[in-house]
Amino acid sequence: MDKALALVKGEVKRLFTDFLEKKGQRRTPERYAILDEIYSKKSHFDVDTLFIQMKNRNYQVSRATVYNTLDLLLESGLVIKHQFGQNLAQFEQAFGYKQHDHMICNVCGKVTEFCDPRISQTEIMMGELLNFEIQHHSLNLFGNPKVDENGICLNCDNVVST
Amino acid sequence: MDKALALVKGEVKRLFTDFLEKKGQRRTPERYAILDEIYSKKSHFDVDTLFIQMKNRNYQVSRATVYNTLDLLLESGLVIKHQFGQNLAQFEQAFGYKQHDHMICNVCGKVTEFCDPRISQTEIMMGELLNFEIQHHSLNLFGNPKVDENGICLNCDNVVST
DNA sequence: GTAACTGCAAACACTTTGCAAAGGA
DNA sequence: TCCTTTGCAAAGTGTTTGCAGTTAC
Repeated sequence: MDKALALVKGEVKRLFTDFLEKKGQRRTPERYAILDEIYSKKSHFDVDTLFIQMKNRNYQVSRATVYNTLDLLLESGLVIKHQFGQNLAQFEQAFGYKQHDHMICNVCGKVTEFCDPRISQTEIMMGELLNFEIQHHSLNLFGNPKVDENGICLNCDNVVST
Repeated sequence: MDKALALVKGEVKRLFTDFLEKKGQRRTPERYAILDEIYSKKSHFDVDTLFIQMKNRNYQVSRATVYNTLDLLLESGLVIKHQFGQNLAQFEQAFGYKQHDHMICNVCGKVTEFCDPRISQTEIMMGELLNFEIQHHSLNLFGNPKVDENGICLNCDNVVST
């Protein structure tokens, strides 16, 4: 485990501890294990993936606990929830990331992050116009990947029949 | 029923007929009834609302048929599907509307439409940058409504405890 | 007439809940 | 010790599917 990752994990753990204390919630090993697992790799994940990942590492938690803990992590702002597809919520780490949006591949479902400051201008303007105090936004672009002359996707390297 | 609405309904029906014919699908009364119901009122709706609405009008259709028909309407481009919340897909008419995005009220869940041309610039730029041919996007703003001095929401007129 | 469509109910997938047992504070 | 949290399994919720009967063509 590299140093930067260790630092992030430490900080995130501290923040979570503070949060639990303030809420009068218990600091259980399960909760920390889930937090640690989430911050062990950088990418989007869904509940089941996380659950199975932990099983594979021989850390026994129930799905219910995963859901429960994710709620706490969402509330504490350490994790962000997305709803890209139909019925599979996706999550991602929130700490150490700047605001970003998502490009979702129509072919393989892969999620790529991007950033465009113009969105926050839209936020501000529409908040004014519509009488809302904007809390957050979600911008998802959906599209087909460009492929090279052999039909290889320029993004995921898979063969794509377009 | 006003004239404009009648015109839209006629046109939409024609488009749907063309689509069904091209796909070799049958033109069943159920399908037209569902299309008609959807275009009878301007707003977002979910499957169950639509289903119950039709029941109330004494038009008997099964949920399965509603789902099936919505798929066809989506494919034909006459209806658009959104996933604002957790697990309740919302739909809206697509014909006669220009591209727009959505502002969702954190308090009452009400959906307001808005339009900002800057989004399409983001689409174009990110498509270039990430090697995608953007098909569509979805931008949702979430926020709390501004209230007047009496705590009345400026948007929905309900009392809001902020 | 016949293949596609409908209605119904059962199956599904993801998420939440109820309850007894475990374990932080 | 006490009350929150956990694990499990059962219940929920929105959606899809299988199948027998119906119907558009």
